[in-house]
Amino acid sequence: MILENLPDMVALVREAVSQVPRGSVSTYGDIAAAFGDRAAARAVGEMLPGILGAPVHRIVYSDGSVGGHAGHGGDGNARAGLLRSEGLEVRGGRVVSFADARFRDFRVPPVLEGMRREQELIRAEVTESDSFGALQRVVGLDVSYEGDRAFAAAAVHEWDSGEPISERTAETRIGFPYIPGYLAYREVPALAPLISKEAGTLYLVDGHGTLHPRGAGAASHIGVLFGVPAAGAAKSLLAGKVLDPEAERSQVVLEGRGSGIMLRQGRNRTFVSVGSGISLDTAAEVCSGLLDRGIPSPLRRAHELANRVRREAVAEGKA
DNA sequence: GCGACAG
DNA sequence: ATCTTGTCGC
Ligand SMILES: [Mg+2]
Repeated sequence: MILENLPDMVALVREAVSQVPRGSVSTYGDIAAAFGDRAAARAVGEMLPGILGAPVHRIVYSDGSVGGHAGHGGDGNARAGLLRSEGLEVRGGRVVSFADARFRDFRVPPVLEGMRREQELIRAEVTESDSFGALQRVVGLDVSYEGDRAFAAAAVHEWDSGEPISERTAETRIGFPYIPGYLAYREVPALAPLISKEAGTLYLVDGHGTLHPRGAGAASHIGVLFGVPAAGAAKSLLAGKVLDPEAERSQVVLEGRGSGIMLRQGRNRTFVSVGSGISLDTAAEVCSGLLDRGIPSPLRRAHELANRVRREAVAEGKA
């Protein structure tokens, strides 16, 4: 399906960096833009330190400054020296005539553009009315990480009582970075082994559903791709505006549409939105009914479980 | 122009 | 998300 055969972003970033010629420079944001979305700038920056055999010293900040932090194969002075040896003038920690030296001709696949198209297709298949009979259980889903190992957890709660019923975990290798707006490509493959179609079951995902720039966050991917009722419950906002920030419960508006509900207990907030196969009202009622210190209890439990199995796995590896 | 940016 | 110890507060 859509979330398989994801692009190897490390390899693609390495390829992009390799295309910057001697005497030229580029920026995190320009490389991200070459892949189709500047929102990936930070992700590019995080991958750079691990990239070998490519001229990462030619990647500078968007203002032309050379910087001095790790990840560029040395400190700022070393990088300035390398750039000078390639014919560039560096003064006061900045590349002189940065605009002229800025490389603009990347030939890499715009993979993020394709993913946005996929998200638009997902959005078109989202349904926003309750697609189940009597709600019996709510399954919280969350993921914890250690390097490229992902630890996914599902915590099943009985809706009537709110009590925990069971739990499951699954470990997978992660192959895609976190990029704002593309969380589904990182987390949904890890959660997939824990999802099955069962009557009366709602999946509660740690993240957004339709409260998303393309109206299709991770919760919508789960709802649509697996054909299960799903809702998103995130701890912070990715897009949209809270109408009444001080209220215990408020509508969240995105592009003129009431796409989300903010629930709060004290300073802990949860932003609820439709994944698919459920109405926003029902999703908010379920989250509200299971709210424990500002977080729906199935999600709190899934979060704790994912962290626990990660720590156990790491401890096991050291033993 | 600056800030914001799920996990 | 992860890196981390003690510490402040309800
Ligand atoms: Mg999470």
